[in-house]
Amino acid sequence: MPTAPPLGLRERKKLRTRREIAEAANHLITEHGIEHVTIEQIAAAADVAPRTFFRYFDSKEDAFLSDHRDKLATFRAALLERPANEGALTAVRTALLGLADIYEIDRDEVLCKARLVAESPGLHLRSLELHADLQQSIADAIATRMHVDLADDMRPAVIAAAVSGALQAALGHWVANGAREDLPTLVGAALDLLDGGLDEFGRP
Amino acid sequence: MPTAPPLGLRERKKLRTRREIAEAANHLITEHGIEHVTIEQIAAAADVAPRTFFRYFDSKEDAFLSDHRDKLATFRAALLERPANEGALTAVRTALLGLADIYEIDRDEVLCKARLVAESPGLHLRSLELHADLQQSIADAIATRMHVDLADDMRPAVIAAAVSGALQAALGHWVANGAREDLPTLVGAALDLLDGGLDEFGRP
DNA sequence: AAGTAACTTGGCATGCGCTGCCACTTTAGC
DNA sequence: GCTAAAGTGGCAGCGCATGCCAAGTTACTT
Repeated sequence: MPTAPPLGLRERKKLRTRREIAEAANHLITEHGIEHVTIEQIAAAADVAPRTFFRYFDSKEDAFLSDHRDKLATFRAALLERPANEGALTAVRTALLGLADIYEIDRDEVLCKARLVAESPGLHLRSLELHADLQQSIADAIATRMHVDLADDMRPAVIAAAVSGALQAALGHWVANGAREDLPTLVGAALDLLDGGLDEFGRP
Repeated sequence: MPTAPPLGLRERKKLRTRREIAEAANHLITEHGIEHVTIEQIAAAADVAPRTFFRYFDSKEDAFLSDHRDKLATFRAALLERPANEGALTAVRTALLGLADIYEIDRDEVLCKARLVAESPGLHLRSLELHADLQQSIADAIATRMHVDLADDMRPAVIAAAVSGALQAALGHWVANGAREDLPTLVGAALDLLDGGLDEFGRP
């Protein structure tokens, strides 16, 4: 694994500024709703110029969802670090359960953000984009482990869509029910549903 | 089924205007790329005021993808009209193959638009939204046919995610290979992959 | 057939999102 | 310390998107 690089003052300042902007966005948007918060306000709360905001984030949606993006980056790293001899589905399943753990840890924050995402079309769109990125990561990993090319063989893409969709569905169900159930258990159940095949459903 | 209502002059004019705006958007965006086309230009080409554009579409992306939205509306209608005694998966599969037929009919146009969507972040986002709508329609249909509630039982959502993901993957593969293969066949193969279960994949 | 109500359209004004550009300050490496 | 590189802030500008109101058009009623 890559050893931690010694961050200079510059890098630490940048990370700090980024975090302050993201936190300002979180607070303001959580309290007032995203359409009632301007980038100017977020920048003022983070004590930077509006122009600086755009050096760190493309939009206020990006800033608000940066936590989520970080979680998915962690997932991606975990997936890449699974043992090479592990089967594709096993690796993905393990990494997805790890992601579910992360969501469970930040339970309240995830729940709160999910409600705001559901109410805002713009946030919903960005959220879909993050999910598509996740799906792409999974497809890449599966193709690598199956020793096939994504361009030639569509099976990895199909499996990735199904698996990431299962996560999405489990997450949606978890959020809709106020996060009362155990998320990793839900995700595991959703994945089991796929593993067993869908043939049993839908016959009259 | 609902009988066709007799459209008055007003309604016909509105449909015509909508079509003209969409066609103007198609031509201009196809030729120059979406980021080099302004709404003002689209409105001028359609011979309406810029203000009027926004009475028909929320954005130029919406106008450009209105064909696609119509196709998905057709799919939704076809899915709802499947026989009530048909199994959930069978109904969805049949409707999806019908959608694949529609794509195949407009092969060149679909292919051209898909390339533009892949190149434009904004278009990609809107396209993801359309896919999410499709997935929701499928989840509703499956829940109805399984006689369960989406809020209580997450299985319909999981299955819908997998199935619509299969379509998406097949479509992506079809486009990536220049639409040389038969799309309904591809979609069928992707669905078969899910029906059989994923257990066979991923073991080392 | 005339009049009225409802609807569509166009133009105006406005606010916000986002980007390019340049000058100023701060950090890094020699 | 000196120079090069990088981060920051302010400015100007374009395009998107919406509210509002006046003018023109269609639909319905008597």
